[in-house]
Amino acid sequence: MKTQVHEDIPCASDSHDEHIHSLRSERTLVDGALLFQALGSPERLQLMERLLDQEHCVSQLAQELGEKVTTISQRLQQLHRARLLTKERRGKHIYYAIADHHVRDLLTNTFDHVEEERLK
Amino acid sequence: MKTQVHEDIPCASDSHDEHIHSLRSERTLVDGALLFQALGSPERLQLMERLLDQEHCVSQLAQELGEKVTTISQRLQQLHRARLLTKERRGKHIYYAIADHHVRDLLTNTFDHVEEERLK
DNA sequence: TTGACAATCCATGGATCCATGGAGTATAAT
DNA sequence: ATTATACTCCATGGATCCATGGATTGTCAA
Repeated sequence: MKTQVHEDIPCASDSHDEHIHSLRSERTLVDGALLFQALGSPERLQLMERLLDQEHCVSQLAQELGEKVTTISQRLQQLHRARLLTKERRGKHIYYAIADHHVRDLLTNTFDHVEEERLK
Repeated sequence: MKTQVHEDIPCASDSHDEHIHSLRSERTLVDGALLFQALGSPERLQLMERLLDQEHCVSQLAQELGEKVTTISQRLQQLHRARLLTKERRGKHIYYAIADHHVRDLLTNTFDHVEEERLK
């Protein structure tokens, strides 16, 4: 017979020890959430994926993906607002591209991660 | 007088050259989006932040953040579904913790990134 | 200036998300 | 068994998101 003692551990380790990680500002949480939220749809993620390869203009992406130009434009703008993409006009076209290598790493690491995770 | 020649560049570099980055599967995009979407709210990000320090149980987080237990539980479950958190029962309490170092890095890198980005 | 093309802006309706209340499940002590 | 505590499950209504159509802006060529 096992009378295992679980005796109501106070879940909070009452010890008031210091935090290792400093808490981030409200602003950081909001901006971070904006960034993640922009990436939080398969459709926008697909755009990011295409742009990993090279810059594209709006109409080109719309054509390749079989979507309306206005739809693609809105998606790209949301990604741009989150500072994930750069935007440059050349002639009649506007070219979007991955903002920097941080963003690039974020994407490739995450893609690799979820593909590995699947095999468990 | 500048008669700059912009001559209607076909935005698509018509060259059918090979893609450097291989395109990810539909599944990868969906799973990736699920992950990002789970992180895409300041409230859930705040939970992740607390857990960076150490594991916590539901009631503890609810108390610290001044929220209803059921609310915190739902948020934690969403993060857990996205495989961002582990979940372990010990006695009456259920402890949530950051899933692994990939997730930890993803968070700290992103937080650092948005804080830097702000200074531009 | 006019016309053609690329992209954005704006409003809208349908879908999705999200916090919450209340009921239900799990665990442990008496 | 009963009680208490911790958490989850489920339904709901209000908020938010999102694709789309139509009007507008910007660029270039004739």
